[in-house]
Amino acid sequence: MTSQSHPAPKYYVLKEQLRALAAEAEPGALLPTERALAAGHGTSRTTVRQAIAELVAEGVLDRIQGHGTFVAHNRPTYVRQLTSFSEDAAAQGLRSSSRVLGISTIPAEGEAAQRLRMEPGAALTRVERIRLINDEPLAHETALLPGELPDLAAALERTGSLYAALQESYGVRITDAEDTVQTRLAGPDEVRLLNLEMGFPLLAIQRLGLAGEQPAEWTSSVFRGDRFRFQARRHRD
Amino acid sequence: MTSQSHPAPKYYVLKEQLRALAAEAEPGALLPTERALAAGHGTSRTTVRQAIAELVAEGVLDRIQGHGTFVAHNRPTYVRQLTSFSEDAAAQGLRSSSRVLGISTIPAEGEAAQRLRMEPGAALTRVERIRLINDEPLAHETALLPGELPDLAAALERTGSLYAALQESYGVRITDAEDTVQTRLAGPDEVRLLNLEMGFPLLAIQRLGLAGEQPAEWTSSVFRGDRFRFQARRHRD
DNA sequence: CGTTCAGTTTGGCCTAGACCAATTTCAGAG
DNA sequence: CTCTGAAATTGGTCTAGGCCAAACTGAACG
Repeated sequence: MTSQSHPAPKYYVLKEQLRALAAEAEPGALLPTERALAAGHGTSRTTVRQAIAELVAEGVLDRIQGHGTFVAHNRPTYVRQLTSFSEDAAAQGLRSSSRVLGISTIPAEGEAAQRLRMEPGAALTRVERIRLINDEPLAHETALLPGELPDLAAALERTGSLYAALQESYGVRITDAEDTVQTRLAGPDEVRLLNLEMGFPLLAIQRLGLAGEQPAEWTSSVFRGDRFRFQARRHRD
Repeated sequence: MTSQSHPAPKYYVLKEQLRALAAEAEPGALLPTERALAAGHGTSRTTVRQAIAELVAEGVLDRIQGHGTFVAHNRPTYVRQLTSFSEDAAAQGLRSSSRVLGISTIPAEGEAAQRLRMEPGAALTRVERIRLINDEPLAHETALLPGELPDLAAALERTGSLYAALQESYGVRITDAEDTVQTRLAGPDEVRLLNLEMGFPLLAIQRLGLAGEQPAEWTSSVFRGDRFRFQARRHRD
């Protein structure tokens, strides 16, 4: 039923063959080397690599330079349900953690100032973190919070959750959140921070968190496109 | 601040140069041919094509075989806010339309039967459509609805909206919807239906529509990753 | 003036292979 | 036996170029 005038590209045929092969093998199983696959399928290494690259992007395969290409382990898919990262993870029985890259106080400006309804130049706390599931990096997140938040690092350390720290230490309770989701491709920064390949498909999320009517959080996140789903529910009037 | 031991790949440098070039030129402007770019930048056509491919995936460039590569026109970004396609489009001032690929009655089975809480084998109406914004294909959508819906084609034609047709002609009013969003890469089907390139990043959305407590709609959609954003709001307890 | 059709141009797909970087392997030294 | 360092292995990046298909161009023709 998929007959067309154009035959599917050679790399795509190979890709689906490799996908089937990966489905039968157990996670962690090594595939033949790229050179062996090319020779075995009467094709070039370039074509083999294109097929593998897409399967890596879909989370089917993994590859390590100097080691080989293997069937990806069955990683848990993190589902965002519009609460906080650590709450969502806990609800799904996943072990979440964070690596804090930096906490600083900066002047508000641009879109952040506008979203948080702050005067440009007013003090803003910036928290940059890597979010991990089962100790593997899943997302890069930069949160901007109005005002100075002394000892936020300690509060974060103690509670392990930004939302919990905000509430317990500063009396800020996020009651509503609005998320915007779109696609993006990994550049050098994401490659380095999340241990990905160039051009890997990502989901970029921007969140405006509200404490009642008051904007209280403007966060930009980037998640790996595999291993992540976003879920939302809405009532129609 | 992006200094690393590894220099950025050559294709990536070229990609950002082309992005800057495209930002200055007006939409529709032709870029040099791939062969000319390769010669001009002292690189190979393969490298040029990799740079261009990612910019196409980001919606910055367009290319047509036999014609050339040019700066993409400023297309509107459709924002899904969890109501219906036509309602969302209208709210954003966009002209939406649909091309019906097929309407059929099939037996319920698998995940659809489970989601809609139907007996396997019970009658299901299947509506497959291409969704267009300003007459350009944006999404491919397959909706599954419980029961037989005689003359749905006519009702769809008349109202232009599945939700409106359901309500007006069959008394089914979708009051709640739950969407799940994840990434996907374009395969041959999406390439053909949405006029894309192989491997183009997509957003796949599955929606369960409820009429009160009753599951009334199970829809799988695939949107172009550029030109599309998903927006959701949630209240935390 | 419009049509047709062959040639040209341009992107689409693929090959064969070079060189580099990370990892693994393994022989040799201690 | 452990450690070290060279060699082999494997993926990462890039080159140069061939052939195909779609689109465009322009001359010849009616």
